[in-house]
Amino acid sequence: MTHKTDLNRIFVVDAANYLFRAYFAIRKMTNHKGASTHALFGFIRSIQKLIKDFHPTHLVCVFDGPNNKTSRTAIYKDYKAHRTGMPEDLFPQLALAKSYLDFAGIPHLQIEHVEADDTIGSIAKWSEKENLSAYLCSSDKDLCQLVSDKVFVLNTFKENLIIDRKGVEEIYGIEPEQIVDYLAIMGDASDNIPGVSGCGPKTASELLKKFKSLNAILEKPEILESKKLIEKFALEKENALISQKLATIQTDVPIPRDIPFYQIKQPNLPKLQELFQEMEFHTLIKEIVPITLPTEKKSSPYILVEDEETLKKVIQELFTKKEIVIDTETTSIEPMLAKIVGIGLGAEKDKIYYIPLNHKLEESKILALLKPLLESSCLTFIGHNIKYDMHVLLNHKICLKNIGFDTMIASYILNAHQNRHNLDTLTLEKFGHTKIPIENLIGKKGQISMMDVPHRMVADYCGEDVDYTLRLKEVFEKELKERSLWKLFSEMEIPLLPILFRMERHGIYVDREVLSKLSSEFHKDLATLVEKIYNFAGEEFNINSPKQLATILFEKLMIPPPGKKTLTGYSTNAEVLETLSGDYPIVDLILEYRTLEKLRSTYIDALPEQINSETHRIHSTFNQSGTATGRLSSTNPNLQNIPIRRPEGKKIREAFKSAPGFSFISADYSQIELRLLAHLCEDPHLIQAFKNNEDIHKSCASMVFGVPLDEVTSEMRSKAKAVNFGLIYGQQAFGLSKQLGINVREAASFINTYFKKYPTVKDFLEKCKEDARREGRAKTLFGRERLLPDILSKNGILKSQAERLAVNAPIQGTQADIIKLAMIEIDKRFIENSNNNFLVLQIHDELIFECPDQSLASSAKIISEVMESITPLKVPLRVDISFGKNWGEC
DNA sequence: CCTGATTCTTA
DNA sequence: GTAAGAATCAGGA
Repeated sequence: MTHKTDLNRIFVVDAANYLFRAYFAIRKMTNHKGASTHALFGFIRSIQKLIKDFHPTHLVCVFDGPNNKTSRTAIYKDYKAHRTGMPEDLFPQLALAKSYLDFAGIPHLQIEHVEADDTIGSIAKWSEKENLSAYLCSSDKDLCQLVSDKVFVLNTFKENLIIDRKGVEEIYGIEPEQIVDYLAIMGDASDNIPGVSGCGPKTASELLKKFKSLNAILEKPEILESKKLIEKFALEKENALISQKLATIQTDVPIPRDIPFYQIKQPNLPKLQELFQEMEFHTLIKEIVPITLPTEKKSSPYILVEDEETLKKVIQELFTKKEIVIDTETTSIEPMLAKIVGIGLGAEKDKIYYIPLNHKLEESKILALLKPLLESSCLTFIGHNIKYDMHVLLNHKICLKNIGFDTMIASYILNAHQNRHNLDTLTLEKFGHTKIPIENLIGKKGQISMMDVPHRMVADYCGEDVDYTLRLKEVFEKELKERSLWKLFSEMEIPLLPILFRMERHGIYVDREVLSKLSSEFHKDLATLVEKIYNFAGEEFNINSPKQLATILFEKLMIPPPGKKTLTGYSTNAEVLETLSGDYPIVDLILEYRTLEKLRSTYIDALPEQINSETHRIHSTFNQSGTATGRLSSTNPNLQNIPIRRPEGKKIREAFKSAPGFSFISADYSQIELRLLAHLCEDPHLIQAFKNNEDIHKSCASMVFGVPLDEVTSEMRSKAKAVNFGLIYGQQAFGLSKQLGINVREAASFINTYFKKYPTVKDFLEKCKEDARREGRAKTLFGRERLLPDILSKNGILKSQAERLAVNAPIQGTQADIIKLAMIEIDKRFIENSNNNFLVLQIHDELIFECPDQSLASSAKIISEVMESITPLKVPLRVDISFGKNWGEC
């Protein structure tokens, strides 16, 4: 890095930017006198980090000068007018920040009548002449106009991102010299720079790319392509020119023009200590004057392992254990990208170890010593969300074997209806103990890397994690056994865990090219649609805003609103808009816009961001404790809702491709939920229909309408289908009427007829509710439970909600159980034969594998055989298999 | 900057 | 009318 080796550097910190940033980013802190201190704390931390990362010799913190409002307000009276001003408790911290800088020997600067930006600009210009490299430290984009070959913007909040000429171009698509015009055209809400109406960042960037400067456009607005733009620039010429002036940073204000002024001086340690004492920044005191530690010296219950000898002893000791709790501290929450900062280990309550990796002992040495222990197959490992730890360990080539217990999953099995299974919550619930908040170490949004937190602090934090995981394991194991959930936990969920781990690790290849082609197509089509929609509306507005859209449709265009809905106003969802389709051209355009915009924003433009740069694949996380029913869920990205229903959406699946020499095998359970319904209610007709492999909706229609199979019309079939699906959701007449577009009475009578023909189904639904009322919970075939606290509620809405859950949970949950069992058995069979078949996705009732071409047929045979035979029911389970080189073909 | 509301995608 | 996650906007700090 030339930035790091260059010695002729000056760092210019936008102090207000740092303070504001800290004020909002860090959770509120006060000293015992009640004075706010968090902005100051964050400010000091940021300055220290800057010094640690860059070792500057010359550094200056720039503040707004007193009475600075005059220069720009003279140009435009509303300049920064609406800015909400500084929070009350931030102001005193500003003065303290200056004291800190004085004590720390860091120069600072504020010039009367001058805003910080202009001071910074002037320093940048001057330093260029002095042949220095200037690093402007701020997250404010305005400063990008100052970037040159010697001037850079450094964003220390964004992984020390250094923006040079090329960076400006990459981010904004224009040269630094064009930034002023860019701001002038698009305006800046926070500075109240008006800009040109209707021009956002995209338009501004495009225009400047084409026409170079604002002046060029203002001189000859005719060169613009659209009439509207020409009008706007003609009409708002004055505004644009004012904006240009407001956005321009001055570079000629009087500043100290001697280099020594900016040099960092010796700190005044006693004064610093005094300040930190007053502010009660205990951690800062320890770091800066480690020798003269004052009285406070609370001994930690957790053992920090920092030398080779101790480490070896610890490893030796742990080798004698059966079960070990493990927890890793890392640099990121992304499992595939995280690097280990330290490892916590413990087998008994009073001997919990924390081993930091960023230490005098070499990381590779520590890991080499730990590897045999962690990879031992004689030990079992326990963790809280241990799948994550498995990933980060494998990032360092350590493969954790033998997972014995996961407290997150245990909590989930015990209380699936709750959605919080994090360690902090459980520790508080079970032991009434509040763990050290992670914000204490790394700031609210992870401002500080775990890497930079002192070892002792991390040891205390990580030690607690290990400690309470150990304690929770005891409690949960007992409870699982008492409630007869141990088998489900230990024979279904725990064996599934390493399978999910390998599925995530393997990932799935996504072809960037396919998506980028789709992206341009969609952008083009969307632009045309937007233009047309604005035409019909008679003005430009944000189509993505349901609120603005409702105003345009139902107020301006006076379209009679078909339904009311939502607590904020008229609903504009697809269901509502479709009732207006055909009568109003703008409605159809909006529906089309929504479809394309959804696909573009959620999939086409978002998926490439998730591609891992090393593996070139997407590694979604499959959450094993995220649903109330036992299903899995998928995040970062969600691969369980990739489009399939419409042709436009299906194109996205074509970007998911198998590796050379491999194909996808897709295996999906056909009608599994209805088959489960048939099994559970033991209806002879339903069972027979499935045994005969009939079209189930058609045969239901034949029963209900009392006509022979071959006289069932498609309308009859779709009605029966709607009821069939509705049953699984506990749907009632009202819901069915809405779905089929018939009135409630018709729907009720249809359901009635259905129940007359299938009395067993009615009995089954009733039994589900009865069982739930008696036990307070719903259960699956395999004993998975979902608590239903509202099943006896006096509140009718809550009660019927709980009744629907009582019907749905056993069906959806049993389905989830069955596919989990199948995944485990298939994995076993594949490992016995060869392990070249990879599970890549699970989508509730569907498994997708990536398998070698030469053994596709035999692999498919194993998959379908296992899935169909995994659990014998009163109806056969059927699996549809398909193959493809991309997911779209399956 | 965070949170809730709306909308839309899947099984 | 069951089960999810994500993008976007708008309002509150």
